[in-house]
Amino acid sequence: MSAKRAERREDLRERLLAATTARIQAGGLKGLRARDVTADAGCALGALYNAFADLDDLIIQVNSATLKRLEASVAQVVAKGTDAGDTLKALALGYLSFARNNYALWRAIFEHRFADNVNAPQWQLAEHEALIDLIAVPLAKLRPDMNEQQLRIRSRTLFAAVHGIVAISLEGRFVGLPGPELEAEVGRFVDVLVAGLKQRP
Amino acid sequence: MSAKRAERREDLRERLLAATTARIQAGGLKGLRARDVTADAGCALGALYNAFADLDDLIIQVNSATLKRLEASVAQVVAKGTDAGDTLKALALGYLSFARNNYALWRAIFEHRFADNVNAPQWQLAEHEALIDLIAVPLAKLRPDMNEQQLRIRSRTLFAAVHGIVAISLEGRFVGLPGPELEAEVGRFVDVLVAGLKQRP
DNA sequence: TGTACATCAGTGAACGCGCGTTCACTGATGTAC
DNA sequence: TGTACATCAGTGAACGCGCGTTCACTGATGTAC
Repeated sequence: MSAKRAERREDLRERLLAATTARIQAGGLKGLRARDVTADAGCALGALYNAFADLDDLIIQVNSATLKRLEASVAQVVAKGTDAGDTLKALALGYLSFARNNYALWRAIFEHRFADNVNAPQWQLAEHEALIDLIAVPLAKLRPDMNEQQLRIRSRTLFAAVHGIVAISLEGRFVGLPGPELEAEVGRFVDVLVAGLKQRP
Repeated sequence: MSAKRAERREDLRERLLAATTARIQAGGLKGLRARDVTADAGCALGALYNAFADLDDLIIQVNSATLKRLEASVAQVVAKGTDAGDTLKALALGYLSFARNNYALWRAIFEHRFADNVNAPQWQLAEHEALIDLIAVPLAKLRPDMNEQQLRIRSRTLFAAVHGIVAISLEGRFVGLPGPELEAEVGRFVDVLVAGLKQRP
């Protein structure tokens, strides 16, 4: 049997993923070097190319895992779901919280660019959709008049808006708001949105 | 007199800026190479380092010019200013329009990262503030109850929200909305915000 | 106006470095009989 | 169970390339007298 080989292979993949995750979290995507990752994982430089197609492949896998963790972290909020407006607010604050606690990893998701001609893989789009669907649930309660297509588009827009606020603040592009201020501001922002959404045109 | 020297120097700077602008617009920040820029500007590679500190300096100047053009383009909208809600919507659509028509240049503003330890220069923060102030004007009409500090923070938040929607759509990260759809969606989004803002808590 | 010297923009080949990827080699694991 | 051979993970030095930046040199512009 070749179980031992498969096991070792899987073990190395996991060590490489763990090392890459730690490196990105510590130093961001830009400073990530194949040499550091393999050194941390305790293998030779070339071993990376047995376990993964290339460094890019490895990064994509880490981003995928981050996206899954993000979704899991944020999904807890929806489960409780009482008032739709409260749920939307909790989702936004959950997103902010995850982004803060996993800053460089979260950033890597959006920072990573596929080479020209290469589009994002199918499964990644599916993972994005899953995240968007979390927003669609409370939004549907708030606006039973919207059809499925409308809900999907609006959910995407709401996500993008909150993402924008979180991203620009955490990146410190403008004079960033101090910690608790940002939470409060995101909360108020969602309140305004919810109040506006309730006023059906 | 050394007027001729100063003139030639300024001429070269402008040719380099123009070439860099064109290159970024055509191929994005990532593909920008000092060799291409100097070739386009019709000078030797080394001449770049007489006219500018380094390639980064050149990029920063181009970004600064783009930011100024953006502000000028969007400021026209405020001047007309009738209804505050309409003005906010027009600002958002103006922003979208500029981003679309100057996609790679607009993107370069947010893509460019300063080296660690180096913060964004003072004048760039000031330019950002000027843009934010454009939003504060109609927002103040809509919400006379807010003080100056609140207006500034809310304006920043509204900007970030719209920026997020525009950025994620134009970058095509999620399945992007087709052209006119995005305009409509941004318009609806601002309507919701304005409706919500009118419901003072 | 003319001559001698100084300055400095402009040149482009060469430097230097970072770093992803390859590749010939080794040694361990697996298979056949 | 043991032996011979095959496979393949793992190694790390070397390759290759991209590309920003430097630097010794030249020629034009400016200054002094």
